[in-house]
This record gives sequence, structure tokens and C-alpha cells, in this order.
Amino acid sequence: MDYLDGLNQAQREAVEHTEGPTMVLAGAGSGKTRVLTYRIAHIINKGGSPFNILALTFTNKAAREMKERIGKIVGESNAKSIWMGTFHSVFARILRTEAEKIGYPANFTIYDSDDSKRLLKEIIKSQGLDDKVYKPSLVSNRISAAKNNLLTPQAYQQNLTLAKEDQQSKKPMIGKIYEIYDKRLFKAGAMDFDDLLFKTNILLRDFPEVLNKYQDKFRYLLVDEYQDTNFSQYIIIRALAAKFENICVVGDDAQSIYSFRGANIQNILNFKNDYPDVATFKLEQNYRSTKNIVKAANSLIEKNKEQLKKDVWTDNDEGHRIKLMRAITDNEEGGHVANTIFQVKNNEQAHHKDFAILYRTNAQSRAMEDAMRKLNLPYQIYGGLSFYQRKEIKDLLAYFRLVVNPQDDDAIKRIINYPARGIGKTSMDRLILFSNENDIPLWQVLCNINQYPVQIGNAAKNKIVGFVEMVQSFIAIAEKKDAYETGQLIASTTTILKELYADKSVEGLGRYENVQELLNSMKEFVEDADQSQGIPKLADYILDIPLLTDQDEKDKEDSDKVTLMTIHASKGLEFPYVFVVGMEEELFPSQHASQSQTELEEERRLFYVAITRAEKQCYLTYSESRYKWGNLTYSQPSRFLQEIDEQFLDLSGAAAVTSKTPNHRFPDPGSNWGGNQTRRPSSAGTSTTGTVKPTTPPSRFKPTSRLNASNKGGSSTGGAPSNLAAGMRVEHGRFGNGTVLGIEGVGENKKAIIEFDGAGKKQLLLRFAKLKVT
DNA sequence: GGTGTGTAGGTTTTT
DNA sequence: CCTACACACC
Repeated sequence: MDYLDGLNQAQREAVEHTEGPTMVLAGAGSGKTRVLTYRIAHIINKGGSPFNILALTFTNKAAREMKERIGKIVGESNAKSIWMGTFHSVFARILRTEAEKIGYPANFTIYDSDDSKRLLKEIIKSQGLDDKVYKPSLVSNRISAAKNNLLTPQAYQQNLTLAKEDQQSKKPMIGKIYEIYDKRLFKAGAMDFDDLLFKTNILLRDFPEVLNKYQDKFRYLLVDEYQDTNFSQYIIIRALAAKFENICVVGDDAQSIYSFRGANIQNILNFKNDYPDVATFKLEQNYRSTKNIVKAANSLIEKNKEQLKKDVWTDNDEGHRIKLMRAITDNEEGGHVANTIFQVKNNEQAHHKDFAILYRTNAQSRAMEDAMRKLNLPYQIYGGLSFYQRKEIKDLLAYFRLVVNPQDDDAIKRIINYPARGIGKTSMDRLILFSNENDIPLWQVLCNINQYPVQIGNAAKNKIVGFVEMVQSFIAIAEKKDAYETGQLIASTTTILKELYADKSVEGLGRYENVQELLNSMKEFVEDADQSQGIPKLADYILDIPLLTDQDEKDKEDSDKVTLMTIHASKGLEFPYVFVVGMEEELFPSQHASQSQTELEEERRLFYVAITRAEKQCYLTYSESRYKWGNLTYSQPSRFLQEIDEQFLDLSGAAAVTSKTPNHRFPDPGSNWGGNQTRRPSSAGTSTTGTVKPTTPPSRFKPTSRLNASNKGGSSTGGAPSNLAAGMRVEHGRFGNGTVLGIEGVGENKKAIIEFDGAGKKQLLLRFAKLKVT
């Protein structure tokens, strides 16, 4: 048990206290995963059976890594026997075993959010509702929230608060949509993500013998990232833990960032109420970051009101201050980041994989990617569209889904006419209508198309028969052959492979390669499978694919690449050098969040997470303008930049950070965001994009001095003339000549709408735009 | 009835 | 900028 020696006092106590309710409050970088790992190993070393342990992690990757580490202490076979994974994957597995009890096939399909939105959209339209009012994504969020709070469609419709909210937002039919949606899912033998938790709750509530079985089985419960659990997850845990109360939750309220997904920070704040005799351990020593980073993060997070008292500290070096960098455009921002990486990598002999670029929204990755490519820096981008969400992959998977679960209506709709085989929209509309009105699965309708009174031309009918026969042959094959053989057969028989191969465009080539990659992964799956359990079938391969994320797939540990990801995706990770980019109002904090205090606090926690990923050095960057939907918009530095105590910041790379509260301590406080720009974006001499060769990264970008110098020189109103009016001809450094169509807004928000001869219509804020009347 | 082209419209964050 | 839907043609 020498592993205990490597732990500090608090960590060790948390590890050794294996019985009874336990809460570990773990500050960022305080060795939380270590504690969890050793605690599980310790339970086994003390004679606990690995079969009796259930550990719920936030990602499957985290589970895999933890298992590996545990295996090194207690042996691989022990580690293998532990139930470990995300809530969704663990309970999907249980639901498959117990499916009939709640009326589902064991092969039930899991719908990802894309699938459920498609279904919702169809329902909304079939109800004669406007899908611009009832936006599928909005309705989906609403239903998701209901499910995560264990509200059935009936409960939803009877809930006065919800009814009132829906009335007020002029969407009174959401409850009804929810009801139909649920029926359709059931009919299709499908569950969405939230159902995996919801139905687990139903199962444990309605079948005491099942509850009892799993209570006995999971005698030791461990939940990682407890601050990000939602009500539905909370009730599952509470039910499973009720018998032995060997429940250990680990988390950090300061890192709760998933409330949009129903996560309830109260779960961790109230843990004491549920288990009064809980043993609480606080891990406060940070082993990850420098003093500067830890203190800067502390100074930020203390602005939040709602939190458990913690005092995170570190013995590590002082380190460097957090460096603030300013750019003129998002492309330049990318350039700065790429150049800095290039320099630091050379100066410090760092590897590419030591760097991470974190952003608030996936859309920001583009500018960063471009910049990385320009300097030939290898990078790996996580998140965004995952492999399995690509259209070509989803199409092929839809065939697989249909073969495994013919009830899956959505799969049929997706592929009945892909590749095009002459079964069009009109036919499908009629078939779907008939199927829904008579509550007959679509597949059954198709199989007996000649017996049902559906108005469809003979040509289409014949094609449907052909389709059905093809799918039936797949079903027969899938029962006998392995997943790879079946997959290969489907991909070629449907001519999907041929179609994609024929497309010789770059994108087409990519799609073809993706499908090949999917088939390769099926081959690997078959080869890796434990053949003693029987032939690894298609069903075994596809069932839980929707639960896989990007990160679960391609983690080539050895690949030396810069990491690009959202801050959300970076949770739990650490990097020597971290760039948090896009530190701008409306972006971070997101425009959505600046309204309410709770949302703002969550954004602040998100920023806290971002900073605390860094081990040695953290950089914060912002840009004064960025392209949104193809046109330039202007932005202000994030308010969060001013919430970090100045003594931990290095402002030499940033110009004045102005704010709505003018009297603060950044240098050059009065600097003219009010319209004294003497430079225009395109003439930014420091811009590196496209001009700098990898061999000569400039060490010269210092917007501050340049801007200040020019500001001091020109006290004029450098920007647009105040008498600008519609009809005037103007010249803009970037967009060329144009005609003013109108002026809008007042004061600092005054903007001109200008039709540029070459660049089209633009809205430019006068305080930024350098316009010359011609 | 199916297939191809224009133009609206859309960006948090994810299992 | 990119994707999804609506309209006009075959």
C-alpha cells in the first residue's frame, strides 16, 4: 500500500475513509483524480470486490484512463471488473439488460440530439405549427429540461409554472409536442440522451427487485464531477446508495459549468442535507499551476457569491504573470497565438502538445486553425462536429440502425431515398402520415405496402418493395456474419461507397475516406472483440455509438500536437501553456449570459476552469473586431479581464482595456475606444497572418506602444466626421469607396450603414470606423 | 413525382 | 461562411 505514501494528509484521509457517505471537495489541480483512483484501488486492496464498485465519470475517456491507473495498482483483471463510465453509458448498459420490463427492445436505438431535433421538427410541422416559432432546438431544450427534472409529458402539461412560461413565450403547445415526441420515441424503440437517465429512474422506481439487485451489486458508489450532475442523475444515485450509503462524491462547485444541461450546483451544495453524517474532505493544495495562476484564478472566482468556502493554494513556483494580449482582428489574434507558441516552443524547448488553445464557442476555432496552418504548427481540434455526426457517417449508420432495430422510423426516413432510388417526399409524407395515424411502425407499413390503403403510385411501390427486400437481406446477413462483413456489404450493396467514390471534389474525397474509416473501425472492433463471447455482430458495434464523443475516439497520446478545444471540453485536462482566446464581451461572457446573475456566475466559473488548466503560463487574448457570419463586427474586452487582480497580470502585450467603469487600474485608462483609432484593421503592421514565415517569428508585436504613440500624437477625433449623413460618399481603408445609406444609434453606438462598391453593405460603428468623406 | 439550384437563416457550451 | 429549405424544371 505504498501508494498511500505519495498522498498529502487530506488526500490520504479521503482515500482511507472507504465506508459511509463521503464528499471530497477538490480545488482545481488538487489531485482529485488521484484520490479517486487510489480510493478505488484501496477498496479492492482491503478486500472489496471490484464487481461491487460503480464509478461514474464525466467522459468515457476519463473512465478508461482511471481504469488503467487502477490496473497498475491492483492488477488489470480487477480493474476490468469495475463498472466505470459516464452516467449515460453505464445506465444504457443496464437498460439494455432490463429493457423488456419497461416495454423497450434490448436493441433500443439511442437518438443523439441531431436525431431528436429531426423528430421534433417533423412533429412540429405535423401539428401545423410554425417551426420558426417552435424552433426545434428551443423545444428540445425545454423537453430536455423537463426530462432531467423527471417530469413526464402529463406532469409537464399539468404544471402551472411551465404552462405560464410557455404561454408567455407564445409557445403553449410545447407540452403537447413533448407528449407526441415521447410516443414517437417509444414507437421507434428509441431513447434520447435524457431518456437513458429518465428511464433508469422509472426502472428503479417501479421495479423494487431491480433496484434491490443493483443496490446490492453497487455496494460502493463513486461519482466524479458531482457538481455537474442534474436532478435525474441525483435521484438515481440517491436510490442506488440508499441501502449501504457507501457513496463518495467528488467535485468542485467552482467548476460547475453545465447548468445548461440541467446540472444543478445545489446537488453538491446540499449533499450534507441528504447524508448528515457525511465525512467531508477538502483538497486545497494545487499541484498543477504556478502561484501566479492559482492566485489569479482565486481573485477571479471570489467574485462569485454562491460557493463553498475553499482556500486553494500552491507550493509551486511563483511563475509568470498571466499575459494579456490584444489584437485588431480575430485573424491577427490567431497570428499572435501561433507566433507565441512558435517562440515559446523554441525558447523553452517545449512540445506542441504542451499547448492548448481554449475558446468559448466552436466557431472560434477557424481563425486559430488558419493561423496554426500558416506557421506549420500541427494541431488537433476536439469537439465541434464529432466523427459520428458527419452526414455521410450518419447515413451509413442509419442503415445499420435500421438493420438492428427495424422499428427505428427515423433511420428509415433518413435513408429510404439515399442513395436516390425514386422514393420521394410525397410518397414518404403519405406513408408517415398513415403510419402515425394508425400507430403502425413505418417498417411494417413498408413491408406490407400492397396490403395497406396508402395512395402511392405503382412505380414507387415497386421501389419500396425493392428497398424492403434489400434491408431484409441485410438483416439476415447481420444475424450470421460479423459486424465488419455486414458493414462492408451494406456500404457496397447500397452503392454508398460507389457514390462517394465518384465525387472527386476535396469534400467528396473526405467523405469517402470517412466512410472507409468507419469500416476500418468496424474491422478493428471485430478483431479486438472477445471471440469467445460469440461473433461480434453489427448490433454489438452500433448500439452505443451515439454515446461516444470526439475525445473518446482519437486520443493519440503520443501525437505531438497543439490542442484546440472549447473550455467546456477542457474540463479535467491540464497543459503547460494555455491560451484563452476571444476574451470579449458578448462572446465571453456569452451574450446570453450577461442578463442574469446566476448565468454570469457560471460564465465566471467557466473562465476559472479555463485559467486553471494552465500549469506554467496562461495567456488571455482578445480582439477588437472579429468576423461573424462573414462580416466584421466590433467587440469590447471582456469584463472578466478586470476581475483578475492586476498584480497577477502582465499587461505589456495589451493596450488599454477599457470598461464601462472607467476608473480602474489598467494602463492608459482613457484610451480612446471613443473613436481615436488612427489605424484600421487591415493596416495593422503587427498583423502576422499570411506574412510571417515560420523561420522568422516576429518578436515585435506590441500593440500598446504603437497605439499609445499614435494616440498621443493625434488628439483629433480621428474617426468618422460627426456630420456624416445619408448620401455621402466615403472611403474606408478596408472596404474601399461606398455610399452612406443612413445613420443609426446615438452617442458611442452611432453607426453608419454603408453600401460599399466592392464589399457590399456594412454597418460600421463610427467610433471605430476610419471613414474619409470623398 | 424527383432532382437540381437559389436564398434565407443561423452561433453558446455536450452526454 | 455554411447548411437546410423552398421553388422551378425534367
